[in-house]
Amino acid sequence: MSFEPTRLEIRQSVSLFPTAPFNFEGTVHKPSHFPSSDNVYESGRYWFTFRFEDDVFGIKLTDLGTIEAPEIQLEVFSSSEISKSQLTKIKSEVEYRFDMQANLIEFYKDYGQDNVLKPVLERWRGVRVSNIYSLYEFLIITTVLQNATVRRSVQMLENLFQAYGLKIQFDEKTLSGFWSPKSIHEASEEELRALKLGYRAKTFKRQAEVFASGEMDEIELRSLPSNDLKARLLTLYGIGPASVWYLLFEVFKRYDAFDYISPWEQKIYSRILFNEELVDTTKILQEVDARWGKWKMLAAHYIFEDLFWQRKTQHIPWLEALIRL
DNA sequence: CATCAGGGCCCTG
DNA sequence: CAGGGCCCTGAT
Repeated sequence: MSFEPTRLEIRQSVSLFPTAPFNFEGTVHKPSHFPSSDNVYESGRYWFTFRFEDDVFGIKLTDLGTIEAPEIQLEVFSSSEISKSQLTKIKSEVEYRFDMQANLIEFYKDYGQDNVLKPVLERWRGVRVSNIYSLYEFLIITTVLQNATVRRSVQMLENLFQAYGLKIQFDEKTLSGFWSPKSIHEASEEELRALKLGYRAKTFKRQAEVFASGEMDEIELRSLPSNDLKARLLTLYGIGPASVWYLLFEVFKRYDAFDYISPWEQKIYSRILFNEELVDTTKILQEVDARWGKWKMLAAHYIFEDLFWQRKTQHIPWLEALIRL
């Protein structure tokens, strides 16, 4: 627990060159995600805190390019000098998390004429699957999402940040930083329950235990085939069918991780694909598989984010009814 | 005031 | 493999 912000005053800068096309805003800012105090986006610039190999950093990304000629300035803020090799590691981890080296040309070519995707791809060409979190951190996100409204999810995460996280100051921003799993592993369940986490207190403790012990190696998991990876992730306490695909897709960039639809998502896909209020989930799954094959989750992601972008400027009554704040 | 569902999952029978 | 229980909140 720390009330005094940690200041990160040492700065290093390096250029990143994602594969083209690359859409900066659509990649770093996902309007369907709930807001959290560990990151902030302002036109063309993105700040987030980054716990990496037992150190804490501040990261700032600045868009310096265009969609067809992308270039990003990566600034790394730290409390002490970092070595060249450390900087290189951070750079490649950031590139991984924002899927900067992906090749989506085939996807754009094959689905540029798909009647559902076409307008979306025109608006969002170059958007990548992105996620600022480590696997452990993303487990926290999926766990606070479970069986809760958006507001409650936000409250739980912010309570955790206050109790176990860091306040990190860099580049005139003050953001929350994640704790290391060890601190929650060592916390009592009562202490966690005081943060209004309910039955999830137990889940957080068991997840922290796995990651504090190091038995789940995220880097190693990245090279597993999706089926094996999915099986490993499902062994995590608190991770079931609805959460596992969030992990497969957002953390591990498996573009086809789409074989489960939760009730609120079912209503959204029913509207978009069939223009009906409620279509059977089996039918939706068949439809997305037939339409988009190995790209099905990526396609769904584009559609979802596009919808939530539209929501920023237009009132979409049926969608509003589904978003329980 | 009570009751209930909500971006699920675990555990039991 | 179906269904009850679980924490807390805000809506009704």
